Amino acid sequence: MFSPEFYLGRADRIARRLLGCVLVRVLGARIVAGRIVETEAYFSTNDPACHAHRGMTERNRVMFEQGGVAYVYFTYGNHYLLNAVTGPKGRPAAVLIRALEPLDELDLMRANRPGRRDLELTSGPGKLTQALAITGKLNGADLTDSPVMIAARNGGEDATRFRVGRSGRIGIREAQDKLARFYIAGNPHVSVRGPRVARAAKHTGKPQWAG
DNA sequence: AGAATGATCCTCT
DNA sequence: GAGGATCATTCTC
Repeated sequence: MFSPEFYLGRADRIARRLLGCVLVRVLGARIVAGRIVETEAYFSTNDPACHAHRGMTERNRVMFEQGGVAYVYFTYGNHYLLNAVTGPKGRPAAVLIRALEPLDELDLMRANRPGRRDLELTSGPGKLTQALAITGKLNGADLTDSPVMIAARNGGEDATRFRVGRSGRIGIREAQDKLARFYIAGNPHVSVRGPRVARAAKHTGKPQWAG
């Protein structure tokens, strides 16, 4: 696991560094794992897309904790979304984990998402929480020592090089100029959706897809 | 107290 | 490509 200091830096830097790392979910005797292939950074109170941009509420309370804990919240009446809180205590920022590449205990993921093809198990922020049984009970959990953790990439087969793609955030209207979404270019498990991103790319005239 | 909204997913066409 | 599901949180009256 990472030391807590890993989470104290800027959210966008950490979002990028989390690519290729391994999300670990401990379910009894089973260790469910997936490689992080897509993330999104949410900055502090000056980021209008950040839940905490208007100050602390009951819902976003854990975002104000010191980096290294999980911020899990419920949305759209159906889905839990998992974030890694970043930065020092009192400065609310986080990284949304948007997609995984399944690594371990695939059968458990399939059981949690019956009828889905393997490519659909964890290719989205709401899908991966369902596959890994992540709910609001894990809100505030310690990402360095708890049933949800994030591990560094191995020195072994996970150390393969990859290109990092970057774009505006998905499902967000505000602050598209921040280009706060990062993903492993070409990885089939990245959640793909186009319109908003395509519009943003056209608008700025700059290339926003790195593969 | 009531209404609007949303860091999404799924099922159609 | 479009719309419904579904409900906690937040904002407004």
